[in-house]
Amino acid sequence: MSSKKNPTRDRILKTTWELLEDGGASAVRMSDIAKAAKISRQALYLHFPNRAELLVATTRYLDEVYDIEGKLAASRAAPTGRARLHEWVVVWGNYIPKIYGIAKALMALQASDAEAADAWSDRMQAVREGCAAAVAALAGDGVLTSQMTEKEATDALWTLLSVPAWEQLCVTCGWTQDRYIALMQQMAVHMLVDDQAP
Amino acid sequence: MSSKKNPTRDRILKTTWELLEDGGASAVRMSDIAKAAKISRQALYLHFPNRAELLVATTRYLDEVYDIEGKLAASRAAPTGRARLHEWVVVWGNYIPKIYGIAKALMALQASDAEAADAWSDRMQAVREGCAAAVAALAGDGVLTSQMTEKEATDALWTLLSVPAWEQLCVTCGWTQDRYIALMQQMAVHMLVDDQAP
DNA sequence: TGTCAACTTTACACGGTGTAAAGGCAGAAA
DNA sequence: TTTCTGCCTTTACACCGTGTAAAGTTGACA
Repeated sequence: MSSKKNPTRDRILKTTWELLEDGGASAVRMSDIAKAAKISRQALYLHFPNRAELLVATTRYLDEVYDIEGKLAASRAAPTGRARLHEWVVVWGNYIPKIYGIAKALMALQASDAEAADAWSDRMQAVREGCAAAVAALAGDGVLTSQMTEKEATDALWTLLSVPAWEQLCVTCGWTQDRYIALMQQMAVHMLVDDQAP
Repeated sequence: MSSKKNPTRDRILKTTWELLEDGGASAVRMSDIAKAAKISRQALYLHFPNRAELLVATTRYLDEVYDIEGKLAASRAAPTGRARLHEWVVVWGNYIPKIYGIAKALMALQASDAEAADAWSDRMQAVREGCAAAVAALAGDGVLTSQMTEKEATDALWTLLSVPAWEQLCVTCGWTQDRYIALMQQMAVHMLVDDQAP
């Protein structure tokens, strides 16, 4: 897919990802990326019209590299709604740390750049659909709490599984990734399912 | 307190707050604030060394105006842990929309300005203490879930009640403030308390 | 009258993004 | 071999927002 037919572009995407990977070094400038990719800053603009599109392209690149679609498809095979919810938390929850750096950069850009805001919102809409599917599966099993509508339940799960929430728990509060997944599964079920009887 | 002995400074704070109030107009520049406060841009720098400190000072100003301390103190009087949690959700949850604009601006600044990051983190630490108090009250009543430590429960509640979570639910998803409060109370209890029997 | 504080005006440095234009260079095509 | 083409470099610059610097204005107060 991406790895043939335009090696420079791919090198730029890979470099961008590497520079943003940890998410600690907040200030990744176009010149930093250019230098790391061993290219002139101007050549960057021959491949991407601006910083926002470069960042968005990088997220798409990561989706490909990690085959997020494939993993998602697998989670759809879960037999019960609850199992599907658990799987969804695993798949998306474990993907967050990989995209965290780019996500952070894009979210920072949101404030000033409407185009970046739209792009990020689009990507998050895909996550919302995953949440909606899990909620629908719970509703199908008849175990969804009666205290929220399906939409509200989807919104709530989506928010619980958001990148800022992950950031606060795993970066600010120091949760391990494993603990995050385990507790998210628990919290999601407690929030969305009325009686805990298995 | 703030309303005597330095009228210009107070006018600046009030203006800053007004400009940031809705949170929609993302780009509030120093020159915008100066113009709205009917002052030269340079005069701003006579009162505040930089944008970050102006924003932080504005949050403190709001704390005063809304007497957040007083309301917090009242919530401490709740008889049971669960009542205290409910009160805490009401007090803090209803304060979020008022500080949302400034919060958004400060959070955007966090990426580039370490000082702003520290300042915001300080303010959020105060919120965490409110969460810790509610969790401790639940633990004192013996109703805190056995599946998390007290620290983890505090972290989880803190994240549930974070500004980005409010933003996603009330701005992106269109929840009303009342519904937000009602569902947050429910979700918090379901997440933190084991058996739902009253 | 003089002093002081608050404020204005003008000007500028800096850093980061994005634009513009001219030229280098390798490989394919004629 | 020449020429064309695509990809890249170099240099230069405009724009924007933040923050600094310095000289001048104004009004109150003693």
